[in-house]
Amino acid sequence: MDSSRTASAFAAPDHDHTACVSRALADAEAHCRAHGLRLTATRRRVLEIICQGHEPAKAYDILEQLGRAGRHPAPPTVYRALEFLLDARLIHRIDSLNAYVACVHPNRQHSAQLLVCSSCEQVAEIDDPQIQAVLDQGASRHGFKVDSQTVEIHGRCPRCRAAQGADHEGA
Amino acid sequence: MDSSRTASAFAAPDHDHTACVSRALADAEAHCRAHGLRLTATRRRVLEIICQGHEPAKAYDILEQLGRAGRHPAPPTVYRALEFLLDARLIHRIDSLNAYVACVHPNRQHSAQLLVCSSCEQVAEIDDPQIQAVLDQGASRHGFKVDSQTVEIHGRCPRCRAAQGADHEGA
DNA sequence: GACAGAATGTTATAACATAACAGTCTGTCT
DNA sequence: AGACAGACTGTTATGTTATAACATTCTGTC
Ligand SMILES: [Zn+2]
Ligand SMILES: [Zn+2]
Ligand SMILES: [Zn+2]
Ligand SMILES: [Zn+2]
Repeated sequence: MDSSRTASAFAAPDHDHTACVSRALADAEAHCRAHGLRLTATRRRVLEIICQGHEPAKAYDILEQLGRAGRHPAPPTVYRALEFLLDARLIHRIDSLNAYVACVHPNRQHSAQLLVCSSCEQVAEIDDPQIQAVLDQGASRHGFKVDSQTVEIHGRCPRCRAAQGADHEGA
Repeated sequence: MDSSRTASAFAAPDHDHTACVSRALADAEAHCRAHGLRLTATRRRVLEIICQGHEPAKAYDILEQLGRAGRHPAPPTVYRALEFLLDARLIHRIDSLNAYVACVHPNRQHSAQLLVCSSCEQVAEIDDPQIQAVLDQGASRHGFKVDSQTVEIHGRCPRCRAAQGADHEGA
Protein backbone atom coordinates (compact mmCIF):
# COMPACT_ATOMS: atom_id res chain seq x y z
CA MET A 1 0.00 0.00 0.00
CA ASP A 2 2.89 2.37 -0.43
CA SER A 3 0.80 4.58 -2.65
CA SER A 4 3.29 7.40 -2.46
CA ARG A 5 5.35 6.16 -5.35
CA THR A 6 3.48 3.71 -7.50
CA ALA A 7 4.50 3.91 -11.13
CA SER A 8 3.84 7.60 -11.27
CA ALA A 9 5.98 10.67 -11.41
CA PHE A 10 3.01 12.60 -10.05
CA ALA A 11 3.08 13.55 -6.40
CA ALA A 12 0.62 11.73 -4.19
CA PRO A 13 -1.79 14.06 -2.39
CA ASP A 14 -0.80 12.61 0.95
CA HIS A 15 2.94 12.93 0.53
CA ASP A 16 5.02 14.88 3.03
CA HIS A 17 5.24 18.04 1.04
CA THR A 18 7.09 19.99 3.69
CA ALA A 19 9.90 17.48 3.46
CA CYS A 20 9.53 17.60 -0.32
CA VAL A 21 10.21 21.35 -0.33
CA SER A 22 12.99 21.19 2.24
CA ARG A 23 14.76 18.56 0.22
CA ALA A 24 14.43 20.57 -2.97
CA LEU A 25 15.87 23.66 -1.31
CA ALA A 26 18.68 21.72 0.32
CA ASP A 27 19.50 20.10 -3.02
CA ALA A 28 19.49 23.48 -4.69
CA GLU A 29 21.85 24.90 -2.12
CA ALA A 30 24.21 21.99 -2.46
CA HIS A 31 24.02 22.24 -6.23
CA CYS A 32 24.84 25.94 -6.21
CA ARG A 33 27.65 25.56 -3.73
CA ALA A 34 29.12 22.82 -5.87
CA HIS A 35 28.97 24.95 -9.00
CA GLY A 36 30.00 28.28 -7.56
CA LEU A 37 26.56 29.81 -8.00
CA ARG A 38 25.03 32.22 -5.55
CA LEU A 39 21.62 31.19 -4.33
CA THR A 40 20.71 34.54 -2.82
CA ALA A 41 17.72 35.19 -0.58
CA THR A 42 15.47 36.35 -3.43
CA ARG A 43 16.43 33.47 -5.66
CA ARG A 44 15.94 30.99 -2.89
CA ARG A 45 12.59 32.50 -2.02
CA VAL A 46 11.43 32.32 -5.65
CA LEU A 47 12.43 28.69 -5.83
CA GLU A 48 10.59 28.06 -2.60
CA ILE A 49 7.45 29.65 -4.01
CA ILE A 50 7.71 27.56 -7.14
CA CYS A 51 8.10 24.48 -4.99
CA GLN A 52 5.01 25.29 -2.96
CA GLY A 53 2.88 23.17 -5.23
CA HIS A 54 3.45 20.64 -7.91
CA GLU A 55 1.49 22.87 -10.24
CA PRO A 56 3.32 25.29 -12.51
CA ALA A 57 3.85 28.77 -11.07
CA LYS A 58 3.35 31.88 -13.18
CA ALA A 59 5.78 34.78 -13.01
CA TYR A 60 3.29 37.39 -11.82
CA ASP A 61 1.85 35.03 -9.23
CA ILE A 62 5.33 34.53 -7.87
CA LEU A 63 5.71 38.29 -7.87
CA GLU A 64 2.58 38.69 -5.84
CA GLN A 65 3.70 36.06 -3.35
CA LEU A 66 6.99 37.89 -2.95
CA GLY A 67 5.02 41.05 -2.27
CA ARG A 68 3.22 39.49 0.67
CA ALA A 69 6.41 39.74 2.71
CA GLY A 70 6.19 43.51 2.94
CA ARG A 71 8.39 44.31 -0.02
CA HIS A 72 6.70 44.97 -3.33
CA PRO A 73 9.23 44.08 -5.96
CA ALA A 74 8.85 44.84 -9.67
CA PRO A 75 8.74 42.25 -12.46
CA PRO A 76 12.48 42.28 -13.21
CA THR A 77 13.14 40.94 -9.72
CA VAL A 78 11.18 37.81 -10.50
CA TYR A 79 12.38 37.41 -14.05
CA ARG A 80 16.00 37.73 -12.98
CA ALA A 81 15.54 35.08 -10.35
CA LEU A 82 13.79 32.86 -12.88
CA GLU A 83 16.59 33.35 -15.34
CA PHE A 84 19.14 32.39 -12.74
CA LEU A 85 17.18 29.30 -11.75
CA LEU A 86 16.70 28.29 -15.38
CA ASP A 87 20.39 28.72 -16.12
CA ALA A 88 21.25 26.76 -13.01
CA ARG A 89 18.84 24.08 -14.25
CA LEU A 90 16.90 24.22 -11.00
CA ILE A 91 13.59 24.92 -12.72
CA HIS A 92 11.97 24.39 -16.09
CA ARG A 93 9.86 26.73 -18.12
CA ILE A 94 6.67 25.30 -19.57
CA ASP A 95 6.32 27.15 -22.85
CA SER A 96 2.77 26.03 -23.49
CA LEU A 97 1.66 27.58 -20.18
CA ASN A 98 4.08 30.45 -19.66
CA ALA A 99 4.82 28.93 -16.29
CA TYR A 100 7.61 27.41 -14.26
CA VAL A 101 8.15 24.23 -12.29
CA ALA A 102 10.96 23.01 -10.08
CA CYS A 103 13.25 20.47 -11.62
CA VAL A 104 13.05 17.14 -9.88
CA HIS A 105 16.68 16.15 -10.25
CA PRO A 106 18.90 19.16 -10.86
CA ASN A 107 22.05 17.17 -10.38
CA ARG A 108 22.28 15.52 -13.72
CA GLN A 109 21.77 16.56 -17.31
CA HIS A 110 18.40 15.68 -18.66
CA SER A 111 15.98 16.55 -21.38
CA ALA A 112 12.93 17.62 -19.43
CA GLN A 113 9.90 15.89 -20.82
CA LEU A 114 6.92 17.26 -18.95
CA LEU A 115 3.56 15.62 -18.41
CA VAL A 116 0.94 18.29 -17.80
CA CYS A 117 -2.44 17.26 -16.43
CA SER A 118 -5.22 19.40 -17.92
CA SER A 119 -7.46 18.50 -15.04
CA CYS A 120 -5.51 19.02 -11.82
CA GLU A 121 -2.75 21.17 -13.38
CA GLN A 122 -0.03 19.05 -11.81
CA VAL A 123 3.13 18.56 -13.77
CA ALA A 124 5.38 15.53 -13.70
CA GLU A 125 8.85 15.56 -15.13
CA ILE A 126 10.10 12.38 -16.70
CA ASP A 127 13.57 11.77 -18.03
CA ASP A 128 13.11 9.03 -20.54
CA PRO A 129 16.34 8.25 -22.39
CA GLN A 130 14.38 6.38 -25.02
CA ILE A 131 12.34 9.47 -25.86
CA GLN A 132 15.46 11.53 -26.11
CA ALA A 133 17.11 8.92 -28.30
CA VAL A 134 14.14 8.68 -30.67
CA LEU A 135 13.93 12.45 -30.96
CA ASP A 136 17.62 12.64 -31.73
CA GLN A 137 17.27 9.92 -34.34
CA GLY A 138 14.22 11.50 -35.90
CA ALA A 139 16.00 14.84 -36.12
CA SER A 140 19.25 13.47 -37.53
CA ARG A 141 17.29 11.61 -40.16
CA HIS A 142 16.60 15.09 -41.49
CA GLY A 143 20.18 16.22 -41.07
CA PHE A 144 19.27 18.27 -38.02
CA LYS A 145 21.61 18.74 -35.07
CA VAL A 146 19.70 18.95 -31.79
CA ASP A 147 20.66 21.57 -29.22
CA SER A 148 17.63 21.44 -26.97
CA GLN A 149 14.23 19.88 -26.85
CA THR A 150 10.91 21.11 -25.62
CA VAL A 151 8.59 18.20 -24.96
CA GLU A 152 5.33 19.03 -23.25
CA ILE A 153 2.67 16.37 -23.15
CA HIS A 154 -0.82 17.46 -22.20
CA GLY A 155 -3.38 14.99 -20.99
CA ARG A 156 -4.70 13.44 -17.80
CA CYS A 157 -2.71 12.18 -14.89
CA PRO A 158 -3.41 8.76 -13.34
CA ARG A 159 -5.13 10.25 -10.32
CA CYS A 160 -7.55 12.32 -12.36
CA ARG A 161 -8.24 9.42 -14.67
CA ALA A 162 -9.08 7.23 -11.69
CA ALA A 163 -11.22 9.91 -10.11
CA GLN A 164 -13.37 10.77 -13.07
CA GLY A 165 -12.54 8.57 -16.03
CA ALA A 166 -13.56 5.31 -14.36
CA ASP A 167 -16.74 5.14 -16.41
CA HIS A 168 -14.97 5.67 -19.70
CA GLU A 169 -12.63 2.75 -19.99
CA GLY A 170 -10.51 0.45 -17.87
CA ALA A 171 -6.71 0.03 -18.04
CA MET B 1 20.81 16.52 -58.25
CA ASP B 2 17.23 17.01 -57.20
CA SER B 3 18.35 19.00 -54.20
CA SER B 4 14.84 20.22 -53.52
CA ARG B 5 13.95 17.18 -51.52
CA THR B 6 17.00 15.35 -50.34
CA ALA B 7 16.58 13.81 -46.92
CA SER B 8 15.44 17.08 -45.44
CA ALA B 9 12.14 18.56 -44.47
CA PHE B 10 13.74 21.98 -44.82
CA ALA B 11 12.96 24.00 -47.90
CA ALA B 12 15.79 24.44 -50.34
CA PRO B 13 16.68 28.09 -50.99
CA ASP B 14 16.20 27.61 -54.72
CA HIS B 15 12.80 26.00 -54.58
CA ASP B 16 9.86 27.48 -56.44
CA HIS B 17 8.33 29.25 -53.49
CA THR B 18 5.57 30.90 -55.49
CA ALA B 19 4.30 27.47 -56.41
CA CYS B 20 4.88 26.44 -52.80
CA VAL B 21 2.52 29.15 -51.56
CA SER B 22 -0.05 28.63 -54.31
CA ARG B 23 -0.21 24.96 -53.50
CA ALA B 24 -0.60 25.63 -49.78
CA LEU B 25 -3.47 28.05 -50.41
CA ALA B 26 -5.15 25.72 -52.88
CA ASP B 27 -4.83 22.86 -50.40
CA ALA B 28 -6.27 25.02 -47.67
CA GLU B 29 -9.23 25.97 -49.82
CA ALA B 30 -9.91 22.38 -50.72
CA HIS B 31 -9.53 21.35 -47.10
CA CYS B 32 -12.00 23.98 -45.92
CA ARG B 33 -14.50 23.22 -48.63
CA ALA B 34 -14.33 19.56 -47.75
CA HIS B 35 -14.92 20.25 -44.07
CA GLY B 36 -17.52 22.98 -44.35
CA LEU B 37 -15.17 25.66 -43.07
CA ARG B 38 -15.19 29.20 -44.38
CA LEU B 39 -11.80 30.40 -45.53
CA THR B 40 -12.70 34.07 -45.69
CA ALA B 41 -10.57 36.78 -47.27
CA THR B 42 -8.91 37.77 -44.00
CA ARG B 43 -8.20 34.19 -43.00
CA ARG B 44 -6.84 33.39 -46.41
CA ARG B 45 -4.67 36.49 -46.36
CA VAL B 46 -3.27 35.62 -42.94
CA LEU B 47 -2.43 32.13 -44.13
CA GLU B 48 -0.78 33.62 -47.19
CA ILE B 49 1.34 35.89 -45.01
CA ILE B 50 2.37 32.98 -42.83
CA CYS B 51 3.30 31.04 -45.94
CA GLN B 52 5.45 33.86 -47.24
CA GLY B 53 8.51 32.36 -45.65
CA HIS B 54 9.43 29.09 -44.06
CA GLU B 55 10.30 31.01 -40.95
CA PRO B 56 7.75 31.31 -38.17
CA ALA B 57 5.53 34.39 -38.36
CA LYS B 58 4.68 36.44 -35.28
CA ALA B 59 1.17 37.71 -34.67
CA TYR B 60 2.02 41.40 -34.63
CA ASP B 61 4.18 41.08 -37.74
CA ILE B 62 1.23 39.50 -39.52
CA LEU B 63 -0.88 42.36 -38.24
CA GLU B 64 1.53 44.88 -39.70
CA GLN B 65 1.57 43.08 -43.05
CA LEU B 66 -2.21 43.16 -43.11
CA GLY B 67 -2.04 46.89 -42.44
CA ARG B 68 0.03 47.49 -45.58
CA ALA B 69 -3.07 46.92 -47.70
CA GLY B 70 -4.67 50.16 -46.58
CA ARG B 71 -6.72 48.73 -43.74
CA HIS B 72 -5.27 48.91 -40.26
CA PRO B 73 -6.86 46.09 -38.35
CA ALA B 74 -6.56 45.59 -34.61
CA PRO B 75 -5.01 42.57 -32.88
CA PRO B 76 -8.26 40.58 -32.54
CA THR B 77 -8.49 40.39 -36.32
CA VAL B 78 -5.24 38.51 -36.50
CA TYR B 79 -5.81 36.40 -33.43
CA ARG B 80 -9.22 35.32 -34.65
CA ALA B 81 -7.79 34.29 -37.99
CA LEU B 82 -4.99 32.44 -36.23
CA GLU B 83 -7.50 30.68 -34.01
CA PHE B 84 -9.48 29.59 -37.03
CA LEU B 85 -6.39 28.35 -38.85
CA LEU B 86 -5.19 26.49 -35.76
CA ASP B 87 -8.58 24.84 -35.27
CA ALA B 88 -8.65 23.94 -38.95
CA ARG B 89 -5.17 22.46 -38.47
CA LEU B 90 -3.81 24.62 -41.26
CA ILE B 91 -1.09 26.13 -39.10
CA HIS B 92 0.86 25.29 -35.96
CA ARG B 93 1.78 27.46 -33.05
CA ILE B 94 5.38 27.31 -31.88
CA ASP B 95 5.11 27.85 -28.15
CA SER B 96 8.78 28.40 -27.59
CA LEU B 97 8.77 31.31 -30.04
CA ASN B 98 5.23 32.70 -29.79
CA ALA B 99 5.02 32.26 -33.53
CA TYR B 100 3.12 30.42 -36.20
CA VAL B 101 3.99 28.27 -39.21
CA ALA B 102 1.92 26.73 -41.95
CA CYS B 103 1.21 23.05 -41.61
CA VAL B 104 2.81 21.04 -44.36
CA HIS B 105 0.12 18.42 -44.69
CA PRO B 106 -3.19 19.62 -43.33
CA ASN B 107 -5.09 16.68 -44.72
CA ARG B 108 -4.21 14.06 -42.20
CA GLN B 109 -3.96 13.89 -38.47
CA HIS B 110 -0.44 14.28 -37.18
CA SER B 111 1.48 15.18 -34.13
CA ALA B 112 3.50 18.17 -35.24
CA GLN B 113 7.07 17.71 -34.23
CA LEU B 114 8.89 20.86 -35.22
CA LEU B 115 12.57 21.29 -35.99
CA VAL B 116 13.56 24.90 -35.40
CA CYS B 117 16.90 26.13 -36.72
CA SER B 118 18.46 28.66 -34.35
CA SER B 119 20.61 29.99 -37.13
CA CYS B 120 18.36 30.61 -40.14
CA GLU B 121 15.08 30.51 -38.21
CA GLN B 122 13.55 28.05 -40.64
CA VAL B 123 11.17 25.48 -39.28
CA ALA B 124 10.60 22.00 -40.58
CA GLU B 125 7.68 19.90 -39.57
CA ILE B 126 8.17 16.19 -39.30
CA ASP B 127 5.52 13.62 -38.61
CA ASP B 128 7.40 10.75 -37.15
CA PRO B 129 5.08 7.96 -35.99
CA GLN B 130 7.91 6.42 -34.01
CA ILE B 131 8.38 9.59 -31.99
CA GLN B 132 4.69 9.74 -31.30
CA ALA B 133 4.63 6.08 -30.30
CA VAL B 134 7.57 6.43 -27.92
CA LEU B 135 6.05 9.52 -26.31
CA ASP B 136 2.77 7.69 -25.85
CA GLN B 137 4.57 4.74 -24.33
CA GLY B 138 6.67 6.91 -22.05
CA ALA B 139 3.57 8.72 -20.85
CA SER B 140 1.47 5.61 -20.30
CA ARG B 141 4.30 4.08 -18.33
CA HIS B 142 3.41 6.78 -15.79
CA GLY B 143 -0.31 6.14 -16.12
CA PHE B 144 -0.74 9.30 -18.16
CA LYS B 145 -3.31 9.59 -20.96
CA VAL B 146 -2.01 11.81 -23.78
CA ASP B 147 -4.29 14.38 -25.35
CA SER B 148 -1.79 16.48 -27.24
CA GLN B 149 1.93 16.87 -27.57
CA THR B 150 4.16 19.85 -28.01
CA VAL B 151 7.49 18.78 -29.44
CA GLU B 152 9.83 21.56 -30.46
CA ILE B 153 13.40 20.68 -31.23
CA HIS B 154 15.87 23.53 -31.43
CA GLY B 155 19.18 23.15 -33.18
CA ARG B 156 20.79 23.61 -36.56
CA CYS B 157 19.38 22.66 -39.92
CA PRO B 158 21.47 20.75 -42.48
CA ARG B 159 22.02 23.81 -44.62
CA CYS B 160 23.35 25.92 -41.77
CA ARG B 161 25.52 23.07 -40.55
CA ALA B 162 27.03 22.73 -44.01
CA ALA B 163 27.51 26.47 -44.36
CA GLN B 164 29.23 27.13 -41.09
CA GLY B 165 29.82 23.93 -39.21
CA ALA B 166 32.20 22.42 -41.77
CA ASP B 167 35.20 23.18 -39.58
CA HIS B 168 33.68 21.67 -36.47
CA GLU B 169 33.05 18.09 -37.36
CA GLY B 170 31.97 15.95 -40.24
CA ALA B 171 28.71 14.02 -40.55
C1' DG C 1 38.29 51.95 2.75
C1' DA C 2 38.81 51.77 -2.22
C1' DC C 3 37.71 49.05 -5.90
C1' DA C 4 35.35 45.71 -9.27
C1' DG C 5 31.75 42.91 -10.26
C1' DA C 6 27.52 40.89 -9.02
C1' DA C 7 22.99 41.54 -7.53
C1' DT C 8 18.94 44.28 -6.82
C1' DG C 9 15.82 48.39 -7.13
C1' DT C 10 13.14 51.43 -10.09
C1' DT C 11 10.85 53.32 -13.95
C1' DA C 12 9.20 52.77 -18.20
C1' DT C 13 7.83 50.22 -22.07
C1' DA C 14 7.75 46.35 -25.30
C1' DA C 15 5.52 42.16 -26.82
C1' DC C 16 1.77 38.96 -26.71
C1' DA C 17 -3.16 38.10 -26.16
C1' DT C 18 -8.18 38.52 -25.00
C1' DA C 19 -12.82 40.60 -23.22
C1' DA C 20 -16.78 42.90 -24.46
C1' DC C 21 -19.86 44.94 -27.37
C1' DA C 22 -21.33 46.96 -31.85
C1' DG C 23 -21.88 46.46 -36.58
C1' DT C 24 -21.94 43.80 -40.98
C1' DC C 25 -22.31 40.02 -43.94
C1' DT C 26 -24.47 35.50 -45.59
C1' DG C 27 -27.62 32.35 -46.28
C1' DT C 28 -32.44 30.63 -45.19
C1' DC C 29 -37.24 30.76 -44.55
C1' DT C 30 -41.61 32.67 -45.57
C1' DA D 1 -38.48 41.06 -50.96
C1' DG D 2 -38.24 41.18 -45.94
C1' DA D 3 -37.24 39.11 -41.50
C1' DC D 4 -34.32 36.40 -39.07
C1' DA D 5 -30.28 33.70 -37.07
C1' DG D 6 -25.67 32.87 -36.93
C1' DA D 7 -21.11 33.72 -38.45
C1' DC D 8 -17.80 37.06 -39.16
C1' DT D 9 -15.47 41.52 -38.48
C1' DG D 10 -14.55 46.17 -36.40
C1' DT D 11 -13.39 48.80 -32.41
C1' DT D 12 -12.07 50.04 -27.88
C1' DA D 13 -10.10 48.87 -23.96
C1' DT D 14 -7.53 46.02 -21.09
C1' DG D 15 -5.10 41.95 -19.37
C1' DT D 16 -0.86 39.23 -19.36
C1' DT D 17 3.95 38.24 -20.06
C1' DA D 18 8.55 40.01 -20.43
C1' DT D 19 12.58 43.19 -21.03
C1' DA D 20 15.44 47.67 -21.57
C1' DA D 21 17.95 51.02 -19.27
C1' DC D 22 19.94 53.12 -15.57
C1' DA D 23 20.61 53.94 -10.47
C1' DT D 24 21.85 51.87 -6.22
C1' DT D 25 23.44 48.50 -2.97
C1' DC D 26 25.82 44.53 -1.67
C1' DT D 27 30.00 41.29 -1.42
C1' DG D 28 34.30 39.99 -1.42
C1' DT D 29 39.29 41.36 -2.37
C1' DC D 30 43.26 44.05 -2.14
ZN1 LIG E 1 5.70 17.73 -2.81
ZN1 LIG F 1 -4.49 15.38 -12.77
ZN1 LIG G 1 8.38 27.46 -50.07
ZN1 LIG H 1 19.23 26.84 -40.60
